[in-house]
Amino acid sequence: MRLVVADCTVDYNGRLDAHLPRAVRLIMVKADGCVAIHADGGAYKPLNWMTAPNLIIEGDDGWVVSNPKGETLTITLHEIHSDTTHHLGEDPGLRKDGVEAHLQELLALDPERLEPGMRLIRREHPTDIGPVDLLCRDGEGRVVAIEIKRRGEIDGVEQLTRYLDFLNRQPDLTPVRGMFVAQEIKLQAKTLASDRQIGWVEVDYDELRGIERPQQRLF
Amino acid sequence: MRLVVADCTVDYNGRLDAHLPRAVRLIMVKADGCVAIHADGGAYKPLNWMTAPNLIIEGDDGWVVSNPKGETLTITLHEIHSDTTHHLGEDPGLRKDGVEAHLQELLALDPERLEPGMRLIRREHPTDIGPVDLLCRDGEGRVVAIEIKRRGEIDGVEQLTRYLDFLNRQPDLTPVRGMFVAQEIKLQAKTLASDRQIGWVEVDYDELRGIERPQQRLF
DNA sequence: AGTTCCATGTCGCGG
DNA sequence: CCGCGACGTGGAACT
Repeated sequence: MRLVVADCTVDYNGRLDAHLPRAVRLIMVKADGCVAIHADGGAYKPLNWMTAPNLIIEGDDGWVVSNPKGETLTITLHEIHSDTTHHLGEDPGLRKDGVEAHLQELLALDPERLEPGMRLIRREHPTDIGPVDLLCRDGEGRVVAIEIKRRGEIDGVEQLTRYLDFLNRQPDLTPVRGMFVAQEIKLQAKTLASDRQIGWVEVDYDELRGIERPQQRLF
Repeated sequence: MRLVVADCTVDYNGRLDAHLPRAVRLIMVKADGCVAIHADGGAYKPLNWMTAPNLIIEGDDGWVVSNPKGETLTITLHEIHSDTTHHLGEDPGLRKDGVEAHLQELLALDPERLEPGMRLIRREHPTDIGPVDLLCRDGEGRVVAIEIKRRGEIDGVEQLTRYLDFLNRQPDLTPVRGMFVAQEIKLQAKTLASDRQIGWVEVDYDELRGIERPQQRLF
């Protein structure tokens, strides 16, 4: 990784045009060739950047970074304060825990958490318009399409509605009812769901995690 | 801005749990206190981060960064390769050109670009569920709600559908038809729009820009 | 402060 | 490679 602190002017032309007036900034060049221009604030997002793959041409008074899509990042260097390179090596990568995939996994293991009598038919049930998170059958034998979100908002209800419209066109499944599941569901999403006869359930992730290995509770 | 290159282990606990095994990485601390952990690849997004406002406590073997929401970022430092601080000063900021707001501006100036006879009633027409980008009247006197996106995807059609449902409940406006406008519209979005009797138009930004000052073409 | 919506979103997965 | 959906989305504008 190369770190350059320099007084610079930057122009991006591509999906849009963006211009950065002259100022001192950090220019970060990673091993894969991607370039990011950072100011001393504004969270982790750089002011300008160019993702790999790209071509960096180093000239006398600056760099031109271009990619195959025809986007360019032009960096004019007025004064270089510091220019260092560090060998970081391959990163072992990030381990995450607690995202939607995990919620889905836990609920697939024990659908009765959502409603007594609920049994799993299939996880990630494929349709032409995308996969349905969980397809279940309730205690009365009716098919239930379940959409799981970490945070339940209105677009999740829209998504489930599209799946229901689609599934209910299939004679072997219809009538399919919907259930919207999330750790927290916004009032608007609850209202829209209810309005469309879609059930909703808020689940507690830590509670679910407690039943991740149900056999442990037998002893 | 402080730049630390170090062999480190990082743990984030907050909206989810994330763990980074030991490796050499760049730790960037900006003037506003926000912290980002970068590997030597993977675009501009850091592996882990903590945005301002936060509290950084520097201990003997690492740092603990915490924010008011109770999230924590724990950085264990095994070996420091480099630790430098640079004064960057205030950044004059980024100027952008070519985003949705600009498209909307250009189309508001000349709605006939979308359809002959189209006239603007109002830009950012307010409704209870958000502003309609453009409200127009077509050559036959019918009201048209227009949603503008840079890239037209399915959720834009959903958004327009909600506006139409709302507008069509107002007796002084109904029947309102919809038009979905973007520089590029995905097939699914076109299909969904057509299915709902919503028209769609792809516009060319550069072409529109050419008519930004129409009086110039008179001479 | 809360909500909505844009974004050069980025990222990962599956067809 | 494209399509699609999640994301610790982040960030800005507006109520």
